Amino acid sequence: MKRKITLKQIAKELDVSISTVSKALRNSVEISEDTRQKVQAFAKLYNYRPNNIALSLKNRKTKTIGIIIPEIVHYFFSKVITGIELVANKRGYNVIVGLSNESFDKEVINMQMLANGSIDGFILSISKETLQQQDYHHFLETINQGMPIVMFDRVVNEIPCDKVIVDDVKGAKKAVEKLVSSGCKNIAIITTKDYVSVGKLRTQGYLEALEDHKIHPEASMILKIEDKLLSDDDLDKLEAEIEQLFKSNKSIDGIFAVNELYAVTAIKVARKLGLEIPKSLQVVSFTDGVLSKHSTPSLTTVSQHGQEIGEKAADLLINRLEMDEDNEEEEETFETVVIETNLIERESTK
Amino acid sequence: MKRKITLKQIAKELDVSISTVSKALRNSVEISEDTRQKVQAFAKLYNYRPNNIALSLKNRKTKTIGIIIPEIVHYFFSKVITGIELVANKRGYNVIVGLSNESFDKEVINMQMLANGSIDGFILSISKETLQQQDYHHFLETINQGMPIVMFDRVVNEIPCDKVIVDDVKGAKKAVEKLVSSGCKNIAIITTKDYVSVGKLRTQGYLEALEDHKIHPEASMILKIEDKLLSDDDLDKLEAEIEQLFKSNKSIDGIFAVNELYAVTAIKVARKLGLEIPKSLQVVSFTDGVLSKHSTPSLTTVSQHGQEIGEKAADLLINRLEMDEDNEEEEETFETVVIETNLIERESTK
DNA sequence: TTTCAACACGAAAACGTTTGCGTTGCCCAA
DNA sequence: TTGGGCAACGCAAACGTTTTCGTGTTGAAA
Repeated sequence: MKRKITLKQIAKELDVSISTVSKALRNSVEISEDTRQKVQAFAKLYNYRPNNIALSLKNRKTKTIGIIIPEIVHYFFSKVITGIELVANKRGYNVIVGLSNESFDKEVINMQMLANGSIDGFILSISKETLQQQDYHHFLETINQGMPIVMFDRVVNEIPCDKVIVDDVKGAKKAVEKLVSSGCKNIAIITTKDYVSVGKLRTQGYLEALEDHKIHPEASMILKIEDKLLSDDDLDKLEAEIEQLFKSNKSIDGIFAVNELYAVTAIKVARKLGLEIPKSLQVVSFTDGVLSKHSTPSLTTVSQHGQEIGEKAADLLINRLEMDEDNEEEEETFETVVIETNLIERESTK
Repeated sequence: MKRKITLKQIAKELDVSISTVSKALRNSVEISEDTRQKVQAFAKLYNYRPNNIALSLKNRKTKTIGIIIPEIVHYFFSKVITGIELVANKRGYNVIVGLSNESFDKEVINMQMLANGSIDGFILSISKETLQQQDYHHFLETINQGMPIVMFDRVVNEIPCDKVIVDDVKGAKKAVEKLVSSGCKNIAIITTKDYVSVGKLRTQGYLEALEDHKIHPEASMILKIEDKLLSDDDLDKLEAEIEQLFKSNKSIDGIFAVNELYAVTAIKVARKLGLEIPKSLQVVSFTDGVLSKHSTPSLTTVSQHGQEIGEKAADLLINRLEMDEDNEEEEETFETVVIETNLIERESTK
């Protein structure tokens, strides 16, 4: 077991100075052809690679991006990571992942762990708890210390940073309009409580779409789920709430669900109640994940293009990191990129 | 925008030496009560945190674990990451993720990027391409340089490292036995080509289970899918192959699929052919993911306990890292932990 | 022979820590 | 007054790089 070889060791072996070795490896003109070749041969033989940590310390940048997301076992988030990793790697960056697990404290802790020099910037999506408490001091502090942040999906406007979002309102409108144009007269929505920003926006899109078609929204057709307790165990509770929705609104012929799980669960309940999909009930969901594609019937969904979001976020962050090098303190102007959603029609609608 | 404060700056402000500041912050007895308090107050005021990179360089360890997995958009792998992250964080480690995307080259590149000082050890699952080429030199080199590796799920025996696996053979046997005991007489298997180690093992379990019940396996009942091309686009191809399986074996009344996707696809095809689940066809799959739980009918599956695998892998790695500190070169003995699978019965079986 | 440029290389600082050890200054005992 | 001892602090090395600025040697021109 030989430890990784260093410049110092090469220097000693070849009886030259450390600086000579370093220069030889970087093909400096200061070094004679002779020694350059000797050093390079030796380095290759021993498989020398510069120590990343030492470089990070010297250059005061780590070429590493920190990602903080609420949860990784989630099609959308893992797609985003895929996108981030793709462009990060392409541009010479690594990716270090922290999970907030939807908890405010873990989000703060994780950011502190990474902000102490381990990374150059953050890409993150805010945890539900943080959104609920509306305490954003950790983001502001991080930014104040000169570390850029790019937020995606779950964002808040008051933070000065680049953002990548989908147009949730518009996406929801597309979904509802699809239901309307397919003949639905009584469209219900299954959504989250309003503190989840994307849930709120999708609800808004639902309302706007109805208004556009002169349909009066009924409070009883809007089911807001408290998703704090929504682990797999609480599935029964979810089913019960949805069943209640159907039972108190017998005329429902269309469902817009703000995520896949709500959609498949609604379908399950509807079937139990004797409804046929898409004949007597049509369903559209948000988030084009594995369930939408592979469940039966497959779901018509609004695709968020998670990977694209990740790619864009990474590009924004790296651009900012590498811009800082040249014109420090040029202008602080932040961008909000909106990724277009599109509707993927499958079997759950006519 | 104030940059992160350093010991040097504190020292200058308070007109003491750097070492005094450092010692004061670490509550050294060498420092008087007076200055200690002064320094600590100042540090708290300016929110001082030691620079991680500098610490890493000094201590020659980064407290960071590198994860290399073939793909992150995959229920099992993201569960494993969740587990790793959980215990890593608990034990003061960070987690840096590289995706091989099932490619040999990306696996090698990624490992090289991380092995240059960025991390203390690896947790990884081998890419399919690597398994196919059987070229493991990059693993051996990494280990030779003193960097420990823990492999999980997709492992190869010839690498000297700790491993965490599920007993694929046994799990598969459980699955097939369930089908047998539920009355299936003609059980087919949908699996992968043999170079995917877990596919091979599960096939073996299938064969053993049949043998145990004196059932002669028929070659025509074993469908081996070439999954190299299995992106979402190739779904049609998969369906066609499965349809062929059913058509040439009309008597099939049980299916064991080595993953969820094969299972739900089989169900889809079967339904199209007029089979009822679980009345005329029962299905068991491997990997207890989101599809198994939420598709209709829900799937009876063999659960792999991905999170547990991740937790165990992280514990093994960190144990080894922290053992090295004390008794360097004690003994090189590696462990292979087998995580028990269990069968989760749902609607796709009687 | 002297001078000077070109060439090839080395010394040292810097990035931010921690820590062993040396160095003050002071007090008290002899 | 002197010496010892202790409390409180600073120096410097080390981790592995890169880079700026010397510095010594050579050869050729004057």
